[in-house]
Parts: sequence; C-alpha cells; structure tokens
Amino acid sequence: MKTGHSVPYSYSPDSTAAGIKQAYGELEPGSETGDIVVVAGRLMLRRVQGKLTFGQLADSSGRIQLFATVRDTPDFEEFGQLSLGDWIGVRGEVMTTRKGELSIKVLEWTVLAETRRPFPDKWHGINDPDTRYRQRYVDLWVTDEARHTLTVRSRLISLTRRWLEDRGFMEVETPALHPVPGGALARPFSTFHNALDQEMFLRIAPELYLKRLVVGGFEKVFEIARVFRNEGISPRHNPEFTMLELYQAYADWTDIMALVEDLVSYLAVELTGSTTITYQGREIELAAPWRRASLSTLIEEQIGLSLSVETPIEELRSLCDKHSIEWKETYGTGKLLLELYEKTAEAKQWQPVFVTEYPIEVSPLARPHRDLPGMTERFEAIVAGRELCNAFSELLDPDDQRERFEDQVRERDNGDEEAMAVDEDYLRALEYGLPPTGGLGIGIDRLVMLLTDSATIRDVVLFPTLRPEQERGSASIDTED
RNA sequence: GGGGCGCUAGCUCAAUUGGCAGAGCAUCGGACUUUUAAUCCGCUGGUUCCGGGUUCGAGUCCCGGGCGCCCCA
Repeated sequence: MKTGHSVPYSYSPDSTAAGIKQAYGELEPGSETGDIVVVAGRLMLRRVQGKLTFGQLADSSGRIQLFATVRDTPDFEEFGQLSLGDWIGVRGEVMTTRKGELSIKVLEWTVLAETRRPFPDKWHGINDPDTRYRQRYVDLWVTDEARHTLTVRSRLISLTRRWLEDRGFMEVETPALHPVPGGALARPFSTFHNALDQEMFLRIAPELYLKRLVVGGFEKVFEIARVFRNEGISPRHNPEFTMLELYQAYADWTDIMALVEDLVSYLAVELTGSTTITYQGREIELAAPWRRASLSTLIEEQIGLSLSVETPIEELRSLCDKHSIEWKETYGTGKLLLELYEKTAEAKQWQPVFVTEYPIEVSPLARPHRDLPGMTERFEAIVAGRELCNAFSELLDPDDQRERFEDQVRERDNGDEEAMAVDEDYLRALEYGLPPTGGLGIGIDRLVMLLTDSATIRDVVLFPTLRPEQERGSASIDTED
C-alpha cells in the first residue's frame, strides 16, 4: 500500500517531459547521462516487470518514461503499486533504455496526490461526450485532442490580445450586469439585485458600453467579453460564449474588413502553421483578401433574381413561400430579404466572404450606407457556412438611433422577444458626439472551432452548459409542468 | 417544441427469436531486470438510466419519465 509517504505542501520540479525530450533527443540507446532532473505529474502507464518497473509520467507538456529498478529506486515495491492517475514527483537521472527510449531513472519519488477513482481505459479513454464534458478534469488527461483544442483556445485569446495591443487598442472591462439589455438581437438572462431592488440582465453584448467609451475619448478599445444569451443549445450555440468586440474611432467598415482579414490569417498561421486550413474535411483559404459580395448578390447567385429593399413586399413574401421560409405580416422588405439570404445562401458560403449591405430594418445600430438608401454599412464574415463576425460603420446620429430603438420597441410589442429596448443613457452619450467609428464583434468560440477543426462548440468550451446530473433513483419525482 | 438514435462493471464494448448478464482494460493476488496498450496465471467486480406493464421468464417487448447525441423549427 501507499503508506509511508506523506503528501508534501509543495514540490519544485525543474524540468518538463517535453523539455527533457527536446534537450536529450539525440541520446544513444543505453546511455546514462549523470544529469539529474526533477519532474512532477500523473502516472499514466505502469509496467511492473519483477525487479524493474516502467512508468509513463504525464505533465502539462507531454509524457516521459520512468525507469525504476530494485537497486536504485527507494521503496521499489510501493512504486510498483502506484495507481494509474496518481500524482507523483520524481527526482532521477536522464537515461535511455536498451531500446533507446528516453527515460528518467527514478532515484527519489513522492506521492503528491492519490486518485481514489480508477482512470478511464488507458487506450480507449472516454468516448461518451456527456462524461467528457462533465468530467473535463479527466478528459484533459485522456483525450489528446481535448487538451490540444483547449490549449489552442487559450493561445488564440492571448495572441489576439497582444496583436490588438500592438496596434494601439486598449483592453477594457465593461459591466456584465446591464439594467437594459442591448447591443444585439437576443433574449437575455434576467436576475435581480436585492440592494438596488431592481431587475438586471446578463449582457448579450458589450457594444453599447464600448461605444460610450469612444464617446469618452478612448479611441481604440476592445473587450474579450463573456456574453449570455437565453437561447437553445446546439452544436453552434452555448448559452454563454465569448465575443471579441472592438471599436476604432475615425475608421469605417472597410477598415474593419481589412483588420478582420489580417487578424484571422495571422491567427491561422500562428496556430496551424498556414492560412490554408482544413475544416471538417474541406479546405478553406484564409489569406487576404477575402471576397466581398453584397447580400443581394449572394441571394441572386442562389435564386437568380435581383432583389432589394425596393422590391415589392408581395414578391418577397411569395419568394419566401416558394423556399419554405416562414414570415410574419410585421416583416418589412429588409427582414424578408435577410430571411431569404439566411435560408438560401448563407450555409453555401464555404470560403470566407464579407457579406455587405444589410437592410436598415435588421441593423438597428449600423450607420446608413453612404450610397444605397435603405441599406447600412454593415457586413458579416461568413466562413464554413457560418457567421464569424458582425461589423459596421457605427450609427452616430442620436435622433436616428432613437427612431431605430423605437422601431425595435414596436417589434417587441409585436411579439419579437429578441428586439431591443430604448437605452436612454446610450442616446445621451450619442448626443455628446460619437465620432465616425468602425466596430466589430467576432465569435471567439467559432473562430477556435474553425482553427481546431472542431465540429461542435462544446469541444472548444472547457465546461459547456449541460443539464445538471440527476441523483440516481430519484427520477421523475417532481412532475410539475 | 417535433423527429431519429443512444444509455449494460470504474472505462471501452458484447449478449441469437424474450431463456443462467459476458469480454478486454483498470482494480486485487501471484510470476517476471529493458517494457512500449508489456506478457503469463488467478480472483473479484452489476439498481443493464429510473418507474410501471405484458410474460412462467425482460438488458431485449409495451407505456411513462430522465440524461445525452444528431437533424428540423
């Protein structure tokens, strides 16, 4: 048994599995270096062979073999009785076996934590996705792709932060508790602040606060914001997810397009080694420039008709019917146009494309297009058939913004639970003057999915939202509702 | 919200038409001084997701519920 080893309060490894492999990669079989290293991690494989025991130690960098002998390893018997999954610290000599496997000859060892629960099958790991997401602390040890994907996520956020800072953007933190939910079309989570005796909402977007900061003179700001939307769960939707939003004073939408191309292709090279990536078996070229095409153009490519917000509403409605798209009496031509685009064209865009010129009706925060009536200078980037970002030349005019908000309230009164409310303080900020500004929101989770070839958002979130586990045997007691 | 699929040992999976619930790995005991998912011998391990029903007999069929995955809205 694992007796006689008290767990220390700290331990000081001086090496990692990957670091040792890098430093001693060229050793001949049967070498003994005399170099002493200290490592720590979990014992993930163990082969007891009489007076010799092989193990495999995993740390956050990778795995390395342990080589224990009855002659050199203290408490040799106990070493061989360690459980797979136990945390241990090892001090030993860097060596290679007769077969040439780089190893650490165990000269001292210490249990750092015992596992009371057996680890999953050392070869098959965990297959059940539910178990993987619920017990990520085990999944990360036994599923290499999980560890890789979630490490890439961390690096992507770090690289993004540095890239933006190098271009003069300042990172800020705005409230996550909003008295008025805004900045996106989505249902919020609501909660209650007891001391203020007031309903609050978890933010659905940081947008309106970030633009207040531009009014306040922070000319280039960004936030990597966890946002919350009270919607269904799917392979592409988690109720909480991460948005990068940035705002740049004096810029317009074309500046933002250039920024998106540059950032995404930079991240692709840093994280995958190339701007050419493979997603779900199909190639995608992320190098700039990306195609620019208007929303109307993309619809025309699919159905062969040139449409606009000027098209008679009856014609758009019958086209929706023809393509089995549900519509409501309250939809204007802009909303019908967007529906036609989303249902006929969006999923077909595999290579990156900036979809430009969105109707004013469906873009309540975007500035009117400088040439096209009824349209805004808004674009989305679509990659692999999905929205990757949403951006526009920001709406500056407080009077126009008030009208847009009031249109939203009318839609809410018509039953649209995703419609916006009037944010009086935001309007007051605009009245102090927002300079020409370009703004952007990128879904970080979807970008990570793209660059890690992940089919579901759950694979790029450490702890995706799941229903709580139920106590065994207590099923179906509460049958209310 | 609708449809399809799944849930069996800690993990990965079997179980003929409804007929004694099994294997590998892990655990436990034993052998083994160069293994590579080590090998060999032996022993354990079960609320078959939950509840009801049909039946001499249910992992299997029926009804209800839970959780997950996929598709659709």
